[in-house]
Amino acid sequence: MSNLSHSPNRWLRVNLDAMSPTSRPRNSRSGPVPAATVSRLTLYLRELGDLAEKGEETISSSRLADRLGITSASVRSDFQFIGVSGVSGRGYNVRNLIEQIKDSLGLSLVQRTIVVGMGNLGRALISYPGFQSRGFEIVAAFDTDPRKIGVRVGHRVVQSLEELESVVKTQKVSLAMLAVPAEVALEVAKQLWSAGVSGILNFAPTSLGEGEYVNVDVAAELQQLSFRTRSKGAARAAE
Amino acid sequence: MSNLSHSPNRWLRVNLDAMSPTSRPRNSRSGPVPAATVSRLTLYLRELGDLAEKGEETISSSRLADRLGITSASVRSDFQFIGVSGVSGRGYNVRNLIEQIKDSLGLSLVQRTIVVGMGNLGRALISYPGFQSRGFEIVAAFDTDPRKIGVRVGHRVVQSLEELESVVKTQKVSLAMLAVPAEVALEVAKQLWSAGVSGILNFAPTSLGEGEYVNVDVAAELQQLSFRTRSKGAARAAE
DNA sequence: AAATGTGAAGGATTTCACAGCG
DNA sequence: CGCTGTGAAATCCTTCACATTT
Repeated sequence: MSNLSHSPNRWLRVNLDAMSPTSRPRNSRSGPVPAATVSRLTLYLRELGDLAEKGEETISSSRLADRLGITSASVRSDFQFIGVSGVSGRGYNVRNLIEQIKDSLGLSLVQRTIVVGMGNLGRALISYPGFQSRGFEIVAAFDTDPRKIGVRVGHRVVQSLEELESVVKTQKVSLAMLAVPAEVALEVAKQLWSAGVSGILNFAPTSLGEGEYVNVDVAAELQQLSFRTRSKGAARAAE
Repeated sequence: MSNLSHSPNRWLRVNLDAMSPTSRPRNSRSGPVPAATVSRLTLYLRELGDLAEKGEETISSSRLADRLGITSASVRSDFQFIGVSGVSGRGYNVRNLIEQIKDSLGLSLVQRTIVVGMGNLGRALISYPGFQSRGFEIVAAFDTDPRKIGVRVGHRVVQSLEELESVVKTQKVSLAMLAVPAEVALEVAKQLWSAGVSGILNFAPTSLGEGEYVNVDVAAELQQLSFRTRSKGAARAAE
Protein backbone atom coordinates (compact mmCIF):
# COMPACT_ATOMS: atom_id res chain seq x y z
CA MET A 1 0.00 0.00 0.00
CA SER A 2 1.36 3.29 -0.95
CA ASN A 3 0.88 5.93 1.63
CA LEU A 4 1.18 9.33 0.18
CA SER A 5 0.00 11.21 3.20
CA HIS A 6 1.64 14.43 2.25
CA SER A 7 -0.30 17.55 2.80
CA PRO A 8 -1.86 18.97 -0.34
CA ASN A 9 0.44 21.38 -1.97
CA ARG A 10 0.51 23.45 -5.05
CA TRP A 11 3.33 21.62 -6.74
CA LEU A 12 1.89 18.23 -6.58
CA ARG A 13 -0.92 17.17 -8.80
CA VAL A 14 -1.35 13.43 -8.78
CA ASN A 15 -4.38 11.31 -8.73
CA LEU A 16 -3.77 9.27 -5.72
CA ASP A 17 -7.16 7.69 -5.69
CA ALA A 18 -6.69 4.13 -4.64
CA MET A 19 -3.20 3.35 -5.76
CA SER A 20 -2.93 -0.31 -5.08
CA PRO A 21 0.50 -1.73 -5.88
CA THR A 22 -0.54 -2.58 -9.38
CA SER A 23 -2.65 0.40 -10.22
CA ARG A 24 -1.16 3.41 -11.93
CA PRO A 25 -2.26 6.96 -11.98
CA ARG A 26 -4.26 7.56 -15.09
CA ASN A 27 -2.96 10.87 -16.14
CA SER A 28 0.05 8.83 -17.09
CA ARG A 29 1.06 7.77 -20.54
CA SER A 30 -1.12 4.78 -19.90
CA GLY A 31 0.16 1.27 -19.83
CA PRO A 32 2.92 -0.36 -17.87
CA VAL A 33 6.10 1.49 -17.02
CA PRO A 34 8.74 0.56 -19.62
CA ALA A 35 11.91 -1.08 -18.38
CA ALA A 36 13.96 1.74 -19.85
CA THR A 37 11.99 4.21 -17.79
CA VAL A 38 12.44 2.22 -14.61
CA SER A 39 16.14 2.18 -15.07
CA ARG A 40 16.25 5.94 -15.56
CA LEU A 41 14.02 6.50 -12.55
CA THR A 42 16.78 5.15 -10.35
CA LEU A 43 19.19 7.66 -11.86
CA TYR A 44 16.80 10.53 -11.31
CA LEU A 45 16.56 9.52 -7.69
CA ARG A 46 20.29 9.73 -7.37
CA GLU A 47 20.50 13.20 -8.84
CA LEU A 48 17.49 14.42 -6.96
CA GLY A 49 19.07 13.31 -3.72
CA ASP A 50 22.02 15.57 -4.50
CA LEU A 51 19.77 18.46 -5.42
CA ALA A 52 17.73 18.08 -2.27
CA GLU A 53 20.88 18.15 -0.17
CA LYS A 54 21.92 21.34 -1.84
CA GLY A 55 18.56 22.81 -0.95
CA GLU A 56 17.23 23.07 -4.50
CA GLU A 57 13.47 23.20 -4.51
CA THR A 58 12.65 22.78 -8.16
CA ILE A 59 14.26 21.24 -11.19
CA SER A 60 13.35 21.47 -14.85
CA SER A 61 13.32 18.47 -17.13
CA SER A 62 16.11 19.93 -19.19
CA ARG A 63 18.48 20.62 -16.33
CA LEU A 64 17.91 17.15 -14.98
CA ALA A 65 18.41 15.71 -18.44
CA ASP A 66 21.69 17.53 -18.89
CA ARG A 67 23.09 16.10 -15.71
CA LEU A 68 22.50 12.61 -17.04
CA GLY A 69 23.30 13.17 -20.68
CA ILE A 70 19.81 12.42 -21.94
CA THR A 71 17.04 14.50 -23.53
CA SER A 72 14.47 16.53 -21.68
CA ALA A 73 11.67 14.89 -23.63
CA SER A 74 12.76 11.60 -22.23
CA VAL A 75 12.60 12.93 -18.71
CA ARG A 76 9.16 14.39 -19.17
CA SER A 77 7.88 11.24 -20.76
CA ASP A 78 9.27 9.12 -17.92
CA PHE A 79 7.51 11.32 -15.40
CA GLN A 80 4.26 10.94 -17.24
CA PHE A 81 4.48 7.19 -16.93
CA ILE A 82 4.47 7.45 -13.19
CA GLY A 83 1.90 10.21 -13.16
CA VAL A 84 4.06 13.04 -11.92
CA SER A 85 3.26 16.55 -13.04
CA GLY A 86 5.25 19.72 -12.96
CA VAL A 87 4.47 23.36 -13.30
CA SER A 88 4.76 25.12 -16.64
CA GLY A 89 7.50 27.69 -16.63
CA ARG A 90 8.95 26.43 -13.37
CA GLY A 91 9.65 22.72 -13.37
CA TYR A 92 9.14 19.90 -10.88
CA ASN A 93 9.28 20.05 -7.13
CA VAL A 94 12.33 18.15 -5.99
CA ARG A 95 10.96 16.78 -2.78
CA ASN A 96 7.72 15.53 -4.28
CA LEU A 97 9.52 14.05 -7.19
CA ILE A 98 11.69 12.00 -4.87
CA GLU A 99 8.68 10.72 -2.98
CA GLN A 100 6.79 9.81 -6.08
CA ILE A 101 9.64 8.03 -7.75
CA LYS A 102 10.34 6.11 -4.58
CA ASP A 103 6.72 5.25 -4.39
CA SER A 104 6.53 3.93 -7.90
CA LEU A 105 9.65 1.84 -7.41
CA GLY A 106 8.26 0.30 -4.24
CA LEU A 107 10.68 2.17 -2.04
CA SER A 108 8.36 4.16 0.14
CA LEU A 109 9.17 1.73 2.91
CA VAL A 110 12.74 0.60 3.49
CA GLN A 111 13.27 -2.82 1.97
CA ARG A 112 14.74 -5.39 4.26
CA THR A 113 17.61 -7.17 2.61
CA ILE A 114 20.08 -9.96 3.37
CA VAL A 115 23.49 -10.88 2.01
CA VAL A 116 24.31 -14.51 1.30
CA GLY A 117 27.95 -15.50 0.89
CA MET A 118 30.64 -13.96 3.07
CA GLY A 119 33.58 -13.96 0.69
CA ASN A 120 35.36 -10.74 -0.16
CA LEU A 121 32.44 -9.42 -2.12
CA GLY A 122 29.80 -10.33 0.45
CA ARG A 123 31.79 -8.61 3.15
CA ALA A 124 32.21 -5.53 1.00
CA LEU A 125 28.46 -5.40 0.42
CA ILE A 126 27.68 -5.66 4.11
CA SER A 127 29.99 -2.79 4.88
CA TYR A 128 28.87 -0.56 2.04
CA PRO A 129 27.37 2.54 3.60
CA GLY A 130 25.28 3.64 0.62
CA PHE A 131 22.31 1.30 0.90
CA GLN A 132 20.47 2.87 3.78
CA SER A 133 20.02 6.23 2.11
CA ARG A 134 18.76 4.60 -1.03
CA GLY A 135 16.06 2.54 0.55
CA PHE A 136 17.61 -0.70 1.76
CA GLU A 137 18.55 -2.10 5.12
CA ILE A 138 20.75 -5.12 5.46
CA VAL A 139 19.31 -7.16 8.27
CA ALA A 140 21.29 -10.39 8.18
CA ALA A 141 24.26 -12.20 6.65
CA PHE A 142 24.63 -15.87 5.77
CA ASP A 143 27.24 -18.41 4.80
CA THR A 144 27.61 -22.16 4.79
CA ASP A 145 31.21 -22.33 5.93
CA PRO A 146 31.18 -23.33 9.62
CA ARG A 147 34.31 -21.30 10.18
CA LYS A 148 32.51 -18.16 9.18
CA ILE A 149 29.29 -18.73 11.06
CA GLY A 150 29.12 -16.79 14.29
CA VAL A 151 31.77 -14.36 13.14
CA ARG A 152 30.95 -10.69 13.23
CA VAL A 153 31.12 -8.82 9.90
CA GLY A 154 30.41 -5.12 10.02
CA HIS A 155 27.79 -5.09 12.72
CA ARG A 156 26.10 -8.35 11.85
CA VAL A 157 26.85 -11.89 12.95
CA VAL A 158 27.05 -14.42 10.16
CA GLN A 159 24.35 -17.05 10.35
CA SER A 160 23.94 -20.52 8.93
CA LEU A 161 21.75 -21.04 5.90
CA GLU A 162 19.63 -23.30 8.05
CA GLU A 163 18.33 -20.24 9.79
CA LEU A 164 17.43 -18.64 6.49
CA GLU A 165 13.75 -19.40 6.39
CA SER A 166 13.02 -18.31 9.91
CA VAL A 167 14.99 -15.10 9.51
CA VAL A 168 13.22 -14.26 6.27
CA LYS A 169 9.88 -14.75 7.96
CA THR A 170 10.48 -13.02 11.23
CA GLN A 171 12.49 -10.17 9.80
CA LYS A 172 10.22 -9.67 6.82
CA VAL A 173 13.06 -9.88 4.35
CA SER A 174 12.08 -9.06 0.79
CA LEU A 175 15.34 -9.03 -1.16
CA ALA A 176 18.65 -10.88 -1.12
CA MET A 177 22.08 -10.17 -2.51
CA LEU A 178 23.72 -13.38 -3.60
CA ALA A 179 27.51 -13.44 -3.50
CA VAL A 180 28.37 -17.12 -3.56
CA PRO A 181 30.50 -19.10 -6.03
CA ALA A 182 28.86 -19.61 -9.41
CA GLU A 183 28.69 -23.38 -8.95
CA VAL A 184 26.24 -23.11 -6.08
CA ALA A 185 24.41 -19.93 -7.01
CA LEU A 186 21.40 -21.61 -8.59
CA GLU A 187 20.94 -23.99 -5.68
CA VAL A 188 21.14 -21.24 -3.08
CA ALA A 189 18.81 -19.08 -5.15
CA LYS A 190 16.17 -21.79 -4.98
CA GLN A 191 16.52 -21.91 -1.22
CA LEU A 192 16.10 -18.16 -1.10
CA TRP A 193 12.93 -18.15 -3.12
CA SER A 194 11.47 -21.03 -1.23
CA ALA A 195 12.29 -19.23 2.02
CA GLY A 196 10.09 -16.40 0.81
CA VAL A 197 12.50 -13.85 -0.60
CA SER A 198 10.88 -12.09 -3.52
CA GLY A 199 13.88 -10.95 -5.52
CA ILE A 200 17.59 -11.68 -5.80
CA LEU A 201 20.47 -9.49 -6.86
CA ASN A 202 22.88 -12.08 -8.21
CA PHE A 203 26.60 -11.38 -8.35
CA ALA A 204 27.55 -14.78 -9.71
CA PRO A 205 27.94 -14.94 -13.48
CA THR A 206 25.10 -17.41 -13.95
CA SER A 207 21.50 -17.41 -14.97
CA LEU A 208 19.17 -18.32 -12.14
CA GLY A 209 16.26 -19.75 -14.07
CA GLU A 210 12.68 -19.12 -13.08
CA GLY A 211 12.41 -16.63 -10.24
CA GLU A 212 12.72 -12.87 -10.09
CA TYR A 213 16.29 -11.68 -10.19
CA VAL A 214 18.79 -9.25 -11.64
CA ASN A 215 22.39 -10.08 -12.40
CA VAL A 216 25.33 -7.85 -11.67
CA ASP A 217 28.14 -9.27 -13.73
CA VAL A 218 31.21 -7.10 -13.39
CA ALA A 219 33.25 -8.97 -15.98
CA ALA A 220 30.42 -8.62 -18.47
CA GLU A 221 30.33 -4.89 -17.87
CA LEU A 222 34.05 -4.71 -18.44
CA GLN A 223 33.58 -6.57 -21.70
CA GLN A 224 31.03 -4.05 -22.86
CA LEU A 225 33.38 -1.29 -21.92
CA SER A 226 36.06 -3.03 -23.89
CA PHE A 227 33.87 -3.03 -26.95
CA ARG A 228 33.12 0.64 -26.65
CA THR A 229 36.67 1.72 -26.31
CA ARG A 230 37.59 -0.36 -29.37
CA SER A 231 34.86 0.59 -31.74
CA LYS A 232 33.51 4.02 -31.32
CA GLY A 233 35.87 6.81 -30.63
CA ALA A 234 33.15 9.26 -29.76
CA ALA A 235 30.71 7.22 -27.79
CA ARG A 236 28.33 8.61 -25.28
CA ALA A 237 29.06 7.78 -21.72
CA ALA A 238 26.25 5.78 -20.26
CA GLU A 239 25.29 3.80 -17.26
CA MET B 1 20.73 15.25 -28.43
CA SER B 2 23.44 14.99 -30.97
CA ASN B 3 24.23 11.55 -32.10
CA LEU B 4 27.80 11.69 -33.04
CA SER B 5 28.46 8.15 -34.10
CA HIS B 6 31.05 8.63 -36.71
CA SER B 7 31.80 5.06 -37.60
CA PRO B 8 30.64 4.43 -41.14
CA ASN B 9 33.23 1.97 -42.36
CA ARG B 10 36.41 1.47 -40.46
CA TRP B 11 38.11 -1.68 -41.48
CA LEU B 12 36.18 -4.32 -43.24
CA ARG B 13 37.76 -7.66 -43.55
CA VAL B 14 36.71 -11.28 -43.58
CA ASN B 15 37.38 -13.64 -40.77
CA LEU B 16 36.09 -17.00 -41.76
CA ASP B 17 39.04 -19.31 -41.87
CA ALA B 18 41.78 -16.97 -42.74
CA MET B 19 42.82 -15.57 -39.45
CA SER B 20 43.77 -12.04 -38.80
CA PRO B 21 43.54 -10.73 -35.28
CA THR B 22 41.38 -7.66 -35.51
CA SER B 23 38.96 -8.07 -38.31
CA ARG B 24 35.41 -7.15 -38.88
CA PRO B 25 33.26 -9.42 -41.03
CA ARG B 26 31.06 -8.10 -43.75
CA ASN B 27 28.52 -10.78 -44.32
CA SER B 28 26.88 -9.22 -41.31
CA ARG B 29 23.56 -7.47 -41.02
CA SER B 30 25.49 -4.45 -42.05
CA GLY B 31 25.90 -1.39 -39.93
CA PRO B 32 27.22 -0.92 -36.44
CA VAL B 33 26.62 -3.52 -33.76
CA PRO B 34 23.64 -2.42 -31.67
CA ALA B 35 24.21 -1.84 -27.97
CA ALA B 36 21.61 -4.43 -27.12
CA THR B 37 23.52 -6.97 -29.14
CA VAL B 38 26.80 -6.12 -27.45
CA SER B 39 25.29 -6.66 -24.08
CA ARG B 40 23.96 -10.06 -25.08
CA LEU B 41 27.26 -11.05 -26.63
CA THR B 42 28.84 -10.95 -23.20
CA LEU B 43 26.17 -13.32 -21.95
CA TYR B 44 26.70 -15.69 -24.82
CA LEU B 45 30.38 -15.76 -23.97
CA ARG B 46 29.57 -16.78 -20.44
CA GLU B 47 27.32 -19.63 -21.48
CA LEU B 48 29.67 -20.75 -24.22
CA GLY B 49 32.48 -20.95 -21.71
CA ASP B 50 30.41 -23.41 -19.71
CA LEU B 51 29.51 -25.41 -22.78
CA ALA B 52 33.12 -25.58 -23.91
CA GLU B 53 34.16 -26.88 -20.50
CA LYS B 54 31.56 -29.58 -20.75
CA GLY B 55 33.01 -30.58 -24.09
CA GLU B 56 30.05 -29.52 -26.20
CA GLU B 57 31.08 -28.90 -29.76
CA THR B 58 28.02 -27.27 -31.21
CA ILE B 59 25.07 -25.31 -29.96
CA SER B 60 21.84 -24.28 -31.67
CA SER B 61 20.44 -20.80 -31.43
CA SER B 62 17.41 -22.08 -29.62
CA ARG B 63 19.24 -24.02 -26.96
CA LEU B 64 21.45 -21.05 -26.29
CA ALA B 65 18.42 -18.77 -26.22
CA ASP B 66 16.65 -20.99 -23.70
CA ARG B 67 19.55 -20.83 -21.33
CA LEU B 68 19.27 -17.07 -21.25
CA GLY B 69 15.54 -16.68 -21.46
CA ILE B 70 15.52 -14.94 -24.83
CA THR B 71 14.35 -15.91 -28.32
CA SER B 72 16.33 -17.86 -30.86
CA ALA B 73 15.70 -15.23 -33.51
CA SER B 74 17.44 -12.76 -31.31
CA VAL B 75 20.46 -14.99 -31.02
CA ARG B 76 20.70 -15.58 -34.74
CA SER B 77 20.32 -11.95 -35.49
CA ASP B 78 23.03 -11.02 -33.00
CA PHE B 79 25.36 -13.49 -34.64
CA GLN B 80 24.70 -11.98 -38.00
CA PHE B 81 25.78 -8.61 -36.76
CA ILE B 82 29.19 -9.93 -35.97
CA GLY B 83 29.31 -12.06 -39.08
CA VAL B 84 29.18 -15.47 -37.49
CA SER B 85 27.57 -18.27 -39.43
CA GLY B 86 26.32 -21.63 -38.37
CA VAL B 87 25.43 -24.85 -40.12
CA SER B 88 21.85 -25.61 -41.05
CA GLY B 89 20.47 -28.51 -39.12
CA ARG B 90 23.37 -28.52 -36.72
CA GLY B 91 24.01 -25.16 -35.14
CA TYR B 92 27.11 -23.13 -34.37
CA ASN B 93 30.55 -24.36 -33.47
CA VAL B 94 31.16 -23.51 -29.86
CA ARG B 95 34.87 -22.90 -30.11
CA ASN B 96 34.65 -20.65 -33.14
CA LEU B 97 31.79 -18.77 -31.65
CA ILE B 98 33.83 -17.97 -28.57
CA GLU B 99 36.72 -16.73 -30.64
CA GLN B 100 34.59 -14.60 -32.86
CA ILE B 101 32.64 -13.00 -30.06
CA LYS B 102 35.84 -12.26 -28.20
CA ASP B 103 37.22 -10.82 -31.32
CA SER B 104 34.32 -8.53 -31.92
CA LEU B 105 34.36 -7.30 -28.34
CA GLY B 106 38.04 -6.49 -28.51
CA LEU B 107 38.97 -9.32 -26.20
CA SER B 108 41.25 -11.35 -28.39
CA LEU B 109 44.11 -9.99 -26.35
CA VAL B 110 43.90 -9.83 -22.58
CA GLN B 111 43.09 -6.29 -21.45
CA ARG B 112 45.34 -4.85 -18.84
CA THR B 113 43.35 -3.32 -16.02
CA ILE B 114 43.94 -1.43 -12.78
CA VAL B 115 41.87 -0.93 -9.64
CA VAL B 116 41.77 2.49 -8.01
CA GLY B 117 40.52 2.75 -4.44
CA MET B 118 41.41 0.12 -1.85
CA GLY B 119 38.33 0.17 0.32
CA ASN B 120 36.33 -2.98 0.88
CA LEU B 121 35.08 -3.03 -2.65
CA GLY B 122 38.43 -2.35 -4.28
CA ARG B 123 39.99 -5.16 -2.30
CA ALA B 124 37.20 -7.51 -3.27
CA LEU B 125 37.73 -6.66 -6.92
CA ILE B 126 41.46 -7.30 -6.74
CA SER B 127 40.88 -10.69 -5.21
CA TYR B 128 38.07 -11.73 -7.51
CA PRO B 129 39.29 -14.74 -9.46
CA GLY B 130 36.90 -14.49 -12.37
CA PHE B 131 38.52 -11.75 -14.43
CA GLN B 132 41.41 -13.66 -15.92
CA SER B 133 39.25 -16.22 -17.67
CA ARG B 134 37.07 -13.52 -19.11
CA GLY B 135 39.78 -11.49 -20.67
CA PHE B 136 41.15 -9.13 -18.04
CA GLU B 137 44.31 -8.98 -16.01
CA ILE B 138 44.64 -6.71 -13.02
CA VAL B 139 48.12 -5.30 -13.15
CA ALA B 140 48.14 -2.68 -10.42
CA ALA B 141 46.25 -1.19 -7.48
CA PHE B 142 46.13 2.42 -6.31
CA ASP B 143 44.99 4.49 -3.38
CA THR B 144 45.68 7.93 -1.98
CA ASP B 145 45.72 7.00 1.68
CA PRO B 146 49.37 6.89 2.79
CA ARG B 147 48.54 4.15 5.25
CA LYS B 148 47.45 1.90 2.45
CA ILE B 149 50.28 2.60 0.05
CA GLY B 150 52.91 -0.10 0.10
CA VAL B 151 50.54 -2.61 1.62
CA ARG B 152 50.07 -5.89 -0.15
CA VAL B 153 46.51 -6.71 -1.28
CA GLY B 154 46.02 -10.05 -2.96
CA HIS B 155 49.30 -10.32 -4.79
CA ARG B 156 49.71 -6.67 -5.64
CA VAL B 157 51.28 -3.83 -3.71
CA VAL B 158 49.15 -0.71 -3.45
CA GLN B 159 50.71 2.28 -5.19
CA SER B 160 50.27 6.01 -4.91
CA LEU B 161 48.21 7.82 -7.49
CA GLU B 162 51.32 9.77 -8.34
CA GLU B 163 52.65 6.69 -10.02
CA LEU B 164 49.50 6.33 -12.06
CA GLU B 165 50.65 7.86 -15.29
CA SER B 166 53.90 5.99 -15.48
CA VAL B 167 52.26 2.68 -14.65
CA VAL B 168 49.58 3.20 -17.28
CA LYS B 169 52.24 3.90 -19.86
CA THR B 170 54.77 1.21 -19.05
CA GLN B 171 52.20 -1.48 -18.31
CA LYS B 172 50.00 -0.60 -21.25
CA VAL B 173 46.90 -0.31 -19.11
CA SER B 174 43.68 0.14 -21.07
CA LEU B 175 40.91 -0.02 -18.49
CA ALA B 176 40.38 0.99 -14.87
CA MET B 177 37.91 0.00 -12.19
CA LEU B 178 37.11 2.95 -10.00
CA ALA B 179 36.10 2.16 -6.43
CA VAL B 180 36.57 5.44 -4.59
CA PRO B 181 34.08 7.54 -2.63
CA ALA B 182 31.54 9.34 -4.78
CA GLU B 183 32.83 12.77 -3.77
CA VAL B 184 36.16 12.23 -5.47
CA ALA B 185 35.14 9.91 -8.28
CA LEU B 186 34.95 12.56 -10.97
CA GLU B 187 38.27 14.06 -10.07
CA VAL B 188 40.06 10.71 -10.07
CA ALA B 189 38.35 9.79 -13.31
CA LYS B 190 39.87 12.82 -14.97
CA GLN B 191 43.28 11.78 -13.76
CA LEU B 192 42.73 8.34 -15.18
CA TRP B 193 41.76 9.59 -18.59
CA SER B 194 44.57 12.04 -18.69
CA ALA B 195 46.96 9.28 -17.71
CA GLY B 196 45.88 7.41 -20.83
CA VAL B 197 43.30 4.93 -19.63
CA SER B 198 40.67 4.46 -22.32
CA GLY B 199 37.69 3.31 -20.30
CA ILE B 200 36.50 3.31 -16.70
CA LEU B 201 34.18 0.95 -14.87
CA ASN B 202 32.78 3.25 -12.21
CA PHE B 203 31.39 1.83 -8.98
CA ALA B 204 30.58 5.19 -7.45
CA PRO B 205 26.99 6.34 -7.88
CA THR B 206 27.94 9.39 -9.93
CA SER B 207 28.03 10.47 -13.52
CA LEU B 208 31.56 10.99 -14.80
CA GLY B 209 30.90 13.49 -17.56
CA GLU B 210 32.73 13.38 -20.83
CA GLY B 211 34.95 10.31 -21.12
CA GLU B 212 34.20 6.69 -21.89
CA TYR B 213 32.79 4.84 -18.91
CA VAL B 214 30.18 2.45 -17.61
CA ASN B 215 28.58 2.68 -14.19
CA VAL B 216 27.92 -0.24 -11.91
CA ASP B 217 25.50 1.05 -9.33
CA VAL B 218 24.45 -1.73 -7.01
CA ALA B 219 21.84 0.29 -5.17
CA ALA B 220 20.28 1.29 -8.48
CA GLU B 221 20.06 -2.36 -9.49
CA LEU B 222 18.41 -3.18 -6.20
CA GLN B 223 15.90 -0.43 -6.86
CA GLN B 224 15.04 -1.90 -10.22
CA LEU B 225 14.64 -5.27 -8.59
CA SER B 226 12.37 -3.66 -6.05
CA PHE B 227 10.17 -2.32 -8.82
CA ARG B 228 9.88 -5.67 -10.47
CA THR B 229 8.92 -7.53 -7.38
CA ARG B 230 6.22 -4.95 -6.65
CA SER B 231 4.55 -4.56 -9.93
CA LYS B 232 4.54 -7.54 -12.14
CA GLY B 233 3.92 -10.86 -10.58
CA ALA B 234 4.87 -12.70 -13.71
CA ALA B 235 7.98 -10.88 -14.76
CA ARG B 236 10.76 -12.40 -16.73
CA ALA B 237 14.04 -12.79 -15.02
CA ALA B 238 16.65 -10.73 -16.77
CA GLU B 239 20.13 -9.48 -16.44
C1' DA C 1 9.72 33.84 -20.95
C1' DA C 2 10.26 29.41 -19.39
C1' DA C 3 8.77 25.12 -19.07
C1' DT C 4 5.29 21.36 -19.27
C1' DG C 5 2.41 17.75 -21.73
C1' DT C 6 1.77 15.23 -25.75
C1' DG C 7 0.49 13.64 -30.50
C1' DA C 8 3.14 12.21 -34.20
C1' DA C 9 7.41 10.89 -36.36
C1' DG C 10 11.33 8.44 -36.33
C1' DG C 11 14.64 4.84 -34.81
C1' DA C 12 15.96 0.83 -32.75
C1' DT C 13 15.08 -3.82 -31.36
C1' DT C 14 12.46 -7.91 -31.23
C1' DT C 15 9.82 -11.31 -33.13
C1' DC C 16 7.52 -13.79 -36.92
C1' DA C 17 7.50 -16.88 -40.32
C1' DC C 18 9.27 -19.29 -43.82
C1' DA C 19 12.45 -20.48 -47.77
C1' DG C 20 16.39 -23.21 -48.20
C1' DC C 21 20.31 -25.90 -46.74
C1' DG C 22 22.87 -29.87 -44.80
C1' DC D 1 14.09 -33.65 -40.18
C1' DG D 2 16.40 -29.67 -37.46
C1' DC D 3 18.22 -25.44 -37.82
C1' DT D 4 20.06 -21.33 -40.11
C1' DG D 5 19.50 -16.79 -42.49
C1' DT D 6 16.54 -13.08 -43.36
C1' DG D 7 13.03 -10.01 -45.18
C1' DA D 8 8.86 -8.07 -43.27
C1' DA D 9 5.88 -7.04 -39.44
C1' DA D 10 5.34 -5.79 -34.89
C1' DT D 11 6.77 -3.64 -30.81
C1' DC D 12 9.26 -0.72 -27.97
C1' DC D 13 11.63 3.59 -27.11
C1' DT D 14 13.27 8.20 -28.17
C1' DT D 15 12.95 12.56 -30.02
C1' DC D 16 10.59 16.42 -32.32
C1' DA D 17 7.85 20.19 -32.30
C1' DC D 18 4.45 22.98 -30.72
C1' DA D 19 0.12 24.31 -28.35
C1' DT D 20 -0.64 25.36 -23.67
C1' DT D 21 0.06 26.80 -18.99
C1' DT D 22 1.95 29.63 -15.22
